[in-house]
Amino acid sequence: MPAATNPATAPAAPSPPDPTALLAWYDRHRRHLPWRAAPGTRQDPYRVFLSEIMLQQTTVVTVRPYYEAFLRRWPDVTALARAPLEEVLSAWAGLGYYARARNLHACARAVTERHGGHFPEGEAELLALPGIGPYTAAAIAAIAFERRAAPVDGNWERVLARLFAVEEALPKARAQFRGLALTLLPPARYGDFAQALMDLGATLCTPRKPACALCPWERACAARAEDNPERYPLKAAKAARPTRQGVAFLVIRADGAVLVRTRAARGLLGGMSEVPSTPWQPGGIANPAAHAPLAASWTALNAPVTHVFSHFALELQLWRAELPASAVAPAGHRWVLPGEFDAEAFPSVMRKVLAHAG
DNA sequence: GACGCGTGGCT
DNA sequence: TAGCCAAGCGT
Repeated sequence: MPAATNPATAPAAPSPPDPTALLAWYDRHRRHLPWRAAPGTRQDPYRVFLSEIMLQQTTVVTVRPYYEAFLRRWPDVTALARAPLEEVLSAWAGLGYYARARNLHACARAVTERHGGHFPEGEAELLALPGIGPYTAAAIAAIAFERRAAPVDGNWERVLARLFAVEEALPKARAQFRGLALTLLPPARYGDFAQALMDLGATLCTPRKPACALCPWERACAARAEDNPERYPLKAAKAARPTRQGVAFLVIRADGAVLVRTRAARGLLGGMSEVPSTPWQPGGIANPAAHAPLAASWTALNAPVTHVFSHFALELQLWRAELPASAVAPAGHRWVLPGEFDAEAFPSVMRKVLAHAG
């Protein structure tokens, strides 16, 4: 593009990004997080593992109390491996993406049984463990073991897309990002570099209104040269989110106990506790009473519970019935007293339903 | 490669 | 407000 070479009109040609400059920025602005080791030291691989699983698609603020609670209750991988799955799901309740909790538990057992309670150090061995994908394998290898690895997460993708003005849209662009990331790695300090890039994305190179003037890579950034960093990363259009409807049956015993069951082990909210309900489907169910857990005199509450999942919105009507203290739970169901709710694995949508139990 | 899989905060 | 966004993985 000869026309763009005119120094009077062309943006300054970006210089290559310097990994050392980013590490120097990290040394000055490093955030203190509960799962982060003191400077110059390595973190316990179990803590890296636990935090990385929790942080998948989840914000630091949300994760923090869960991380602290898990670490207090299960201080090492063998302790977590010994725990019943139901306890892990109960502790995870509210954090979302419950397959993570099932896989976290399966992974702890695999590390205990197959690796003698020690996490393997290589990406390939980590990748073979349940719940550990390409990102998490690289993150543990780099952060816990100082292996040369590029944990390309959403932060890295945004930074890379801007640095190199990547014109391909996510998710197809992922293949490119991997290659670009490897070219950026410093000769050492792989753990710090991984976290530095995440911090850069989280604090300066943010999705909206990035603070380019403070960025150590400002002069290397193609999107900055275009004066349009927010354009990147390009993203494919997302599908619309449909609505599903259903009826939840709030069955209250005279002593306040609520009728509860456990969901199927896999799939949506797999293994979690719930109030019985009709199936959830677009348009709702023609004859909800046919799906009731027992015969009762129902009162329809006038305030539906609404909840938004990752791929659909839910609108639940509530049918309530009160039963005598002698009432027997139908097969596959159990009574749970309000004082026992915290020990149950109720996802957020069920917390909303149970708020109408009182 | 596309889709299924939660939740809460922010604009 | 409705949509966007946050340290992805399994199938």
